[in-house]
Amino acid sequence: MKKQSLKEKLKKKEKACAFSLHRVSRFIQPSLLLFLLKKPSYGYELMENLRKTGFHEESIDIGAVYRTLRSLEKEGFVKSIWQRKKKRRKRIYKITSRGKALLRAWVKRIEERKKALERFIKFYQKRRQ
Amino acid sequence: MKKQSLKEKLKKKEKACAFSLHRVSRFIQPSLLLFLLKKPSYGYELMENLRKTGFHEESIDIGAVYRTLRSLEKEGFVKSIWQRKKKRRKRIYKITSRGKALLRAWVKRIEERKKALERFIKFYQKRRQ
DNA sequence: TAATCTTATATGTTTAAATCATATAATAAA
DNA sequence: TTTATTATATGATTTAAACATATAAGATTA
Repeated sequence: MKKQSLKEKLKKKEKACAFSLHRVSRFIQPSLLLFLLKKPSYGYELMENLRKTGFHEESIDIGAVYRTLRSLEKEGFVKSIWQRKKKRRKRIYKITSRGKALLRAWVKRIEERKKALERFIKFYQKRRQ
Repeated sequence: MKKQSLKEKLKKKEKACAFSLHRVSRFIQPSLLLFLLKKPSYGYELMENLRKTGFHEESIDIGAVYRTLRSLEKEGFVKSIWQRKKKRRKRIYKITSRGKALLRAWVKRIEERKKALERFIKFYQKRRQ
């Protein structure tokens, strides 16, 4: 169980400083939209992509992935159909034009965020004795 | 009431896409530690610094600032004393060595995070038609 | 001088989402 | 035939962000 051991390691790290440093904080949503921009996909595959790409340093909560997909669909940012033809049934998601617009907004935000992080690091390096 | 109007604007923006894009997500804590690394300070001043530096694009919740300071103190990352000599009583906070270590951990995390955001943006620009 | 604004600290309540846990079921592998 | 993997889903708990309000003293202004 690779997932469990990683979580335990993080938990230890967290206890050492009593403050959680490992929150994902709303990064699942834009990540899913980004993968879906590339090609239609389904929950399980998307979760594996999340693991591989390293947008999240920590283990992915599969429940969060499915819930986020459903809520994105409810708001019209993605659309799903059942695929039952092949060996396994899969709920295939496609990004909509509204979803693409949302992703653009996210990218803008993420660029701003990146700049803020850069400012933070610079500030730190300047003031550090 | 400048604060209020800003919040309302953000609320509208949020409603437009039904997903909140404006969360601060644990950035108050490292920001406070960073300011305190520079010099001892107090809640109100720290909040004003947060506004000015633009680490947070959005309005600062002053309640969160005070609560974060208290919790940092509870864990030994900062230490406070009351200053009553001047016109107003202020609770002056100083960063401790444990706090400095925590900030170092935060900076590492923030650097990682920055890289993740960069990867995200690159990925977006590549796959975008 | 009374009313309002700014500085200053603090906490109560609500809402959102992250985290943890578990359920189901079919196929693949041991 | 038992276990692992693929696949989707939701219940429960915990955390923190967001919103709201309280207090009080000094500064400003009407």
